[in-house]
Amino acid sequence: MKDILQDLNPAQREAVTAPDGPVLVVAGAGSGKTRVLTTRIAWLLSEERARPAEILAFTFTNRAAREMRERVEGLVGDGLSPRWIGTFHATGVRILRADGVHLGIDRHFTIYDTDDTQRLLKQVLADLHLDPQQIAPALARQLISRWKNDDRDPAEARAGARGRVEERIADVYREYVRALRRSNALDFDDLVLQTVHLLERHDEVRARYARRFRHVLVDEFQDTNPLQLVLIKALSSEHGNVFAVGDDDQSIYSWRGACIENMLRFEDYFPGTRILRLEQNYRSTGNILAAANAVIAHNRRRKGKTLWTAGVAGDRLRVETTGDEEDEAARVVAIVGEELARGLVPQDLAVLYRTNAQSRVLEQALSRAAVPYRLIGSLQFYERREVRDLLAYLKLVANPRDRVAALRILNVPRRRIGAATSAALVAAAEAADLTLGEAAAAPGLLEASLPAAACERVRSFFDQVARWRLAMEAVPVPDLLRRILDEIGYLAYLEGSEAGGPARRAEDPAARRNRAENVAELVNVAAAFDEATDGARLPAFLEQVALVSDADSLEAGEGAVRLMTIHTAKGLEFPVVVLTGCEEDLLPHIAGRDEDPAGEEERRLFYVALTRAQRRVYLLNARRRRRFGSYTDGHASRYLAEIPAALTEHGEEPAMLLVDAGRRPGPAAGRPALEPRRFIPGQPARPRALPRSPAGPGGPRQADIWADDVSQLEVAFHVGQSVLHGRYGRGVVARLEGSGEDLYLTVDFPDFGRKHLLAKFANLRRLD
DNA sequence: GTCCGTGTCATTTTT
DNA sequence: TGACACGGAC
Repeated sequence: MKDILQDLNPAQREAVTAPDGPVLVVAGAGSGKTRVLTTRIAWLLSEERARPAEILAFTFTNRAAREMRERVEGLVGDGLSPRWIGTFHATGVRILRADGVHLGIDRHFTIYDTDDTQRLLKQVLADLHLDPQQIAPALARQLISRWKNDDRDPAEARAGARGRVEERIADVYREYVRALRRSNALDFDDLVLQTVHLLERHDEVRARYARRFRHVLVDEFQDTNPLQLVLIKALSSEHGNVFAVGDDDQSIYSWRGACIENMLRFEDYFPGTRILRLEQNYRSTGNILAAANAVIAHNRRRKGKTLWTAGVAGDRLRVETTGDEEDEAARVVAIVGEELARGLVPQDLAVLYRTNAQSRVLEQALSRAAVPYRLIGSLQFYERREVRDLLAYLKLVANPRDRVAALRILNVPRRRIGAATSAALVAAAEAADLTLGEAAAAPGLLEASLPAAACERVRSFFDQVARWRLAMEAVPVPDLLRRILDEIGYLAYLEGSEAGGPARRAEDPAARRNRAENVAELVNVAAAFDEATDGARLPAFLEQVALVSDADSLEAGEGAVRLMTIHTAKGLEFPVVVLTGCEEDLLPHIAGRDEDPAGEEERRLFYVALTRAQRRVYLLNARRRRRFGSYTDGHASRYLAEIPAALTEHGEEPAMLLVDAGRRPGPAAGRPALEPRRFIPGQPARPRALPRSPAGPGGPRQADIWADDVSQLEVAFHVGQSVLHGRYGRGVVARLEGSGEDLYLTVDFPDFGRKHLLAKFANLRRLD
C-alpha cells in the first residue's frame, strides 16, 4: 500500500485517499490526472474498500479505458483490475445486452454508427416523401442526436420544434425510432439514452446496479453531457461515491452535447462534494505552461486555476508565418528535419490541425520528403467503403432484421437488383410485417409486384446469407469472412472484372490495390480478434468493431510523425508539437461563431494543443490559404497575440527560399492548374496577399480578375437586404463578413433558421 | 438496370 | 475542390 502512494505529491495523495462521498478533482493538463484515477482504484482495492467487481469507471475513449486498465493492473497485479472500466457507450451496451429486455430490446441488437444512421435517415426521408434537398440528412441526424441527448422523445421534439424544418425533422425522428426498432438496432446515442431509460423506469434494475457498484469513477468529466450525468447519478444513487476527474479548460466537445455546467455546478448535482485541485504540471516546460496559462486566462467561464512547474523554462515558443498552406507544409517538413537532426525520433513529433481537411497538404509534403508519418483518426480504416461493405455482410448475417445492412449490400457486388427491385422488396416486407429476408422467402409475395427473374435474384441472395448464418455459430469469424469474400467474388469486384457487367467506374491502380489491402487488413483484424478472445463469436466481433475508432490505435506507426486533429490529440503528450493553421476563421473556426461568439471553446482547443507539448512548440500560420479551390487571406489567430511576447520568438520564411524546399511545383494563384509554377526574377515568387485592386503589382493575374468579378458582391448586399435562395427561399441578410471572394453572408431564413453562406457560391437573388 | 457526364452546393471537431 | 444527385443514353 505504501508504495502505491509513494510517488504522489501531497495534492495527488489527498485525492487518491479521499474518504467516501462525492469528490471532484479539478486536474490541470499534465498534472497526473490519469495517475490519480488509477491509483485511486488501486487504493480502494488495496484498502479493501471495494472488490474489483464493485468498481465502475467511465472513460471517453477506448484508448483511455485500455490505458487505465493496464495501469491499474500494474499497481495491483495481473487479473485484479476491475472489469467494468470502459467508455460510456461500451458500458451502456453491456447493461443493455443484459437487461435491455425490460425495455423490449432484443439482446442481439446491432449498433449503428454515424454512417449507418445517416443511411437509415435517408431511407426514412424517402419513405416520408421528403426531399433530401430540403431536409439535409446530416442536419436531421444532428438535431435528432441533440434531442436524444436532451432526453426528448419524438412527441416532445415535435411540440418544441421551431419552424417548419424542425417540425418535419421531428416527424422524421418518430419514423426513425420505429425504423431502428424494426432493424433491431440502436444508434450511438441510444447506447446511453436507453440505458438511462432502463434505470429510470425499472427501479429494481437501477437498485441492483447501484448496489453492485460501490464506487463510480469518471475520467474527463468536463466532456459529459446531461444524459451521461443522469446515468452517473443513477448508478451512484445508493451510495453517492462518485469520483470525477476533469479539467474545465479542456472542455472541447460542447458541439456534441458536452455540458461544461456539469463540472462548474458539480456541487449542486452532488451535495457535500469535496473539491480538490491538481495544479502542478509534470509535462511541459515553464515557457509552454506560462503561454498556456496566459491564453486560457482570457476565458470567463471557468473554475480558474494556474498551472505551475518545478521544471526548467525551456525554449521559447516559435511562431512562424508562411506564405500559404503549401509553404506551411514545407516548413513542417523542415521542422521535422531540424528536430531529427537534434536527436529526436519521428514519433516524438505531433503535427496538429483544426480540421481534417488540412491534413492532405501536410501528408503530400511529408510523403514527398520521405518522412514517415501516420495519420491518426479521421476518415480511415473503418470508414472505407470496402470495409463497410464487408461489415454490412457480417451485420446482416448476425442480425437478419438489419435493414440498413441488407439494402447496402443487396446489389454489391452487382446482382442486377436495382432500385426498383429493392423498393418493391421493402414495400412487400412492410406490408406483411416481415424482415426483408422473410419477405423474399415468402412464396408468392414478391411475385405480386416483381418479374419472376428479379424475385429469383433476391431470393438467392438471402438464401446465401442464410447459409452463412448457419455457419456463424461454428466457424471462426475470420474464416466466415473469407468464405463470404470468396463466395461473392468481392476481390474480383474490386478489380472491376466481375462477370455479368462491364468494368466498374475506372479507378486508378493504386486506389484499387489500396482497397484490396484494406480487405486483407479486415481479415487480419478478425484473425487478431479471434486469437485475443479465444474464438468469440460474430456478435462480439461486430460490437468491438462498432465501438472502436481509428483514434484508438496509436501504437501502430512507431517510428512515424503523428498527424491528427487537436480533438484527437487530447489526452496525449509529445516532446514537440507543431500546430498548423493558427489563423482567424480556422482557429477559432468560423463555423462555431454563432454558438461561441467569444471563441472560448476554440481557445480551450488552442490550450489543449499547447499543453500537449513537453519541450517545444511551433505555431504556424499562413498569409493565405486555399479553401475550395481559391485563396482566402489569412490573419494570425487572436490566440497568438494572447501569448506574452517574452515567451515567443518569431520567424518569417522568405517565400522564395521555399520554392525549392521539397515542394511540388503547384498551381500559381488561381488557374491554370496544370502549369508549373514559374519563378520570375525580380518579382516575388508569389503575391504576398491577394491584391484588392483589379490590377495588383505584377500585372493582372487570373486570381485578380476573379477577385474583381466577385467584388461586385459587396456592393450587391447590405444588412437588412431581402434575398431569395434556391433552397431556403426568402431570407434577410443579418451580417456581412470578409470581402470579395471571401464575402460571407449571414442570412436569416424564416423556415430554415440562420445560415452562413459564402456569397460567391450561394447564388442569392436580391429581392428589393 | 447501369453507366457516365453534367450540374449543384458548400465545408468543424467525433464517442 | 470535391461529393453527390440527376437524367439521358444505352
